[in-house]
Amino acid sequence: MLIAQHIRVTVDAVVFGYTPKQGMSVLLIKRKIPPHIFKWALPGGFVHNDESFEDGIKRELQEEAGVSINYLEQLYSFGDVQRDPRGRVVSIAYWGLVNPSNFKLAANTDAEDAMWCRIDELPFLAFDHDKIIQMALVRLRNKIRYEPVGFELLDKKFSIAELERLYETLLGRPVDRRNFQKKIHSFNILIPQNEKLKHPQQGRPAQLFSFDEKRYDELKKEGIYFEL
Amino acid sequence: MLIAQHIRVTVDAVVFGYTPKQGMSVLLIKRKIPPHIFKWALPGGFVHNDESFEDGIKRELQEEAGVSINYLEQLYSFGDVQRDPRGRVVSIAYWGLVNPSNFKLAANTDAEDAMWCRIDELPFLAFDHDKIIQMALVRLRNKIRYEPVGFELLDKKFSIAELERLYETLLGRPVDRRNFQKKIHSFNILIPQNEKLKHPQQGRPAQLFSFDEKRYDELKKEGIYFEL
DNA sequence: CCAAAAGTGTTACCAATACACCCATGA
DNA sequence: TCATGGGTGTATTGGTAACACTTTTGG
Repeated sequence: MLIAQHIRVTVDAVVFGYTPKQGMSVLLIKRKIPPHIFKWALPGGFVHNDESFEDGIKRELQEEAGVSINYLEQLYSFGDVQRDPRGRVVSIAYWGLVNPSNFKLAANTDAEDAMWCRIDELPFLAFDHDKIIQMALVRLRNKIRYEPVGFELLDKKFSIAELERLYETLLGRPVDRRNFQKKIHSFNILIPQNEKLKHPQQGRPAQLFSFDEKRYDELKKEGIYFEL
Repeated sequence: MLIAQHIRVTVDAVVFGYTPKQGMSVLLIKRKIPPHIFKWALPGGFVHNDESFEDGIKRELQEEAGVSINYLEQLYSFGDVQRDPRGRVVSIAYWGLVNPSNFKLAANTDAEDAMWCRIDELPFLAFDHDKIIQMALVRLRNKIRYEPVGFELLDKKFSIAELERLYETLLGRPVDRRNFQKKIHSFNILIPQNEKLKHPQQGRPAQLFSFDEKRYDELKKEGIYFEL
């Protein structure tokens, strides 16, 4: 390898958020600098020389949207020769989950704006970021079949119906209420809270639960079989 | 991002091969240049400025071992700040499968030597290549549960027992012969050849099959459920 | 005819599915 | 007391898992 290599490395993050009203959303930022100035894009940027990928992502999420995240997973690396007009730029993409209600979005130094955007209403995006989001969605939808999902997305206390609606959103189809409850309970992952859902719009107030975090992490490792 | 970025990008490949006598092996090359000179390592190297990751891998496999491969899949990107003594070097790792009997290994320009090494007899490896191989093994072992495996690893014509032994090797445990046959046949993936295994060491000669490639690719897409 | 590996069918069990009625609350 | 959503049990079914004998060949 005698010829100098001119390749730059960015990290980009697909951060999914879920709220009962909004459904599944992705965190987007509006670019403030060329290329693709003023277009919506994934949060991310060039990784520093002495910084790990994950640290780079966390820094960018903080700088560009005021979001902090502790669960991040590598998604894929995108290296098409022409994917960036500035020259050869490789993107190491990560994905993660957060509960949007834990943050007040704040576009800071590097971004013009930041928003949660429903995954079925994505705008035209910069670079190949649309492709990256689609891949992350596939990954997430596969993931819920063998790992528990919900802890990162829901409030501390939630009803089984809320968890079920999250799964229905992700699976894109209805699930049987009774079978869902049986399944979830069979994992011993929920701790009942001595508390009921306040002010239901109508009907009987739901029992609230929290995740047994120890058990949740166990199940992440040992895997679940979730098929309804 | 005002400070110049000094990060270089390599591609590395974990190429698995399988033979009935040797079992699962990984393709390794002996390094000819520092760092880690004369240590065993994964085939790979710096990606060229105008070359895709896959093309880079294929070029390096050809240069370093005389192996060509058509099935390659991205594994993970390794970016620890200290993983390479030359400075910050990111490795985009791929993995793939080949039938070793299709190639005569030939260390060419960039490597001192090349070999197939049983996965349970790995030598001390350069960089973090041991970690990369372990991750590839996990991926491969997970993969066989939801995609068919074998076409890339076995000879054109093979017996069901050979395919079964491949699965037993990958799963690391014995599999019931009858249930395995039922399962495999239920996928309609095998085409019987009007030919029996010649010169069996002992016992009744086995019926030979080939893969129905069209069906094989279909199953790769639609997925299988393989759990025995 | 003996040894070795290939080929084949049935039963038991568990887990996923489908399905309907009662309960608690607010208005 | 009515409307709304929450909570629960059972019967059926389909697929996985366990299991043993017969067949074909070479020596």
